[in-house]
Amino acid sequence: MGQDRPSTDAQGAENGGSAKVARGPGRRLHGAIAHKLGTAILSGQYAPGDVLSGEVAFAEELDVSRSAYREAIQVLTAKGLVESRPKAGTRVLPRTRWNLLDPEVLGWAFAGEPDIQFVRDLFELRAIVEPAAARLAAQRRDKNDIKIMKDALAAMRRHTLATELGRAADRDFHNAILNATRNDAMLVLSASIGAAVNWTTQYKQRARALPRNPIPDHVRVFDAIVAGDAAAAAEAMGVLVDLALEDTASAMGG
Amino acid sequence: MGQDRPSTDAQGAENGGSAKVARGPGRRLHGAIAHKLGTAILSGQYAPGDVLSGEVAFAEELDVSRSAYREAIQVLTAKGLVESRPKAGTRVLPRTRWNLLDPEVLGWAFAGEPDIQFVRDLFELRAIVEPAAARLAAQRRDKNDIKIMKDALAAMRRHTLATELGRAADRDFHNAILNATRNDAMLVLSASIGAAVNWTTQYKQRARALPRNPIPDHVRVFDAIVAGDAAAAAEAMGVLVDLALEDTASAMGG
DNA sequence: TCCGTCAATTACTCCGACATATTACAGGAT
DNA sequence: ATCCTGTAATATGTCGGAGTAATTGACGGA
Repeated sequence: MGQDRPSTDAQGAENGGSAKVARGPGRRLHGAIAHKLGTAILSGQYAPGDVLSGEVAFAEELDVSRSAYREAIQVLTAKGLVESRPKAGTRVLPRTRWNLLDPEVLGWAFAGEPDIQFVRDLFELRAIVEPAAARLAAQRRDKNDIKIMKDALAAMRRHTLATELGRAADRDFHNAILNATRNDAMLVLSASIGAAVNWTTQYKQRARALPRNPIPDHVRVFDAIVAGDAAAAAEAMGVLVDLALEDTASAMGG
Repeated sequence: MGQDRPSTDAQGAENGGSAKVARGPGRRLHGAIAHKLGTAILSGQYAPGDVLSGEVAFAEELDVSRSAYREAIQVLTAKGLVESRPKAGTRVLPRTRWNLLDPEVLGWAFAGEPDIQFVRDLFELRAIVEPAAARLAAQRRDKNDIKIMKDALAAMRRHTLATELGRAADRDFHNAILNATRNDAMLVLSASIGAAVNWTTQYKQRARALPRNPIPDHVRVFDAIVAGDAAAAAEAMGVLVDLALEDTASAMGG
């Protein structure tokens, strides 16, 4: 799910001023255009109310066909970033209309320098939802859920969080909790936010070693869920989110 | 924001087998196609894993150009409903990939007969998020927030919830609370869910008169927020959500 | 049995033309 | 002078077709 990273695309700079879009492997042209425009909007390069250049002009500037450009605009429109009307052109919508919880939008938001306030907002929401999810999981988990969590926890012990397998195990663990809530809406929400926030974790890790062994805190959550102790599960998960917040905050210098 | 309602579009059934899409006023053709396919997917008419007909075939069947059809598919792709690959075709993604919190997707989910379990999931999430939002609002509101809430409350008293102005005032009240949280992520999330759930409220109202005067419960929330009493605000909002759940459940016969 | 090669199918991209809707301006009536 | 109305300009929306690129599945060889 995290297939679009910054990628430091140094544009081919020989073409006379035209900023061609770079389409990575497995990414269609219109997807690349959407990525480019999406990050531009999320980074504030285009402000709400701004009107984009006309289709023909902008498509030519990007050196793509009008069809591909239009399909990209449809994507942005679907995510509430822009709105197009005949004669009026395509304008950036106010931020309140943006689907900020859309996984791709979150990816664009974190593609460049993430907005500190927005990261805080996400953590605040996470601190509300995740403990509640753990509470529900403690009430509804079955043997299969527990087995998956147990395996993920074992994998986390084997590989550290510095490795890709370790992070995958971490994701599996949290996903297992969300699955145990039996609530699709919560699953989607938490998965989106978690994935986005974990991207910042990657930045964090290159800056400094992990400040603390995360296993014991995870075990506390696991034990509480196994015991069916809803209150303890919520409390333990709250600790986990708080720790993640502290790490991220210190890594971002905020 | 609630511009696409069920609309009971009994398709023109006289044309020889070709199911033309009906494009309402102010809705582009590709938007109408996306609506049609989106509701078809959300209603289970296309199951995850199903492969749609080829572009040429499906576009011809809908009697639209491939451009319009493709732009509609891009919208569905952007919302995580489908995925297209050369040679493999366009297939419906597993439900866990759907952006169920996207306002438009929620609209499609409630266009036909809403899934009882999904409504329950949404209310469960709402019961977690809304009280927390009220708690934050009580801590962070300023005079301007209070004024807006006060005005909305007054408007709710003048007009009943049976009128459009009354419902607008209700929305304003809740939006004011969300704004007071100073959390964009929570604002977007809660607004989406609230809007979607309120659609079911419309069904409810045609079936039976409002079972209870909602004003006093709203006043309790308002007073707590004005007083800055976070705990009381959360508790009062919890009551509000519970009441809405009861009403909706009884109206849906669940 | 496994792996590389090839061909067929499908989505992807491009192009040019026309249709439609919305804005903006000009003109006239009040 | 102001407001309304009709008209023309302009940008998006839709169309149809042609050609490209990529993935898959089958075929054949190691």
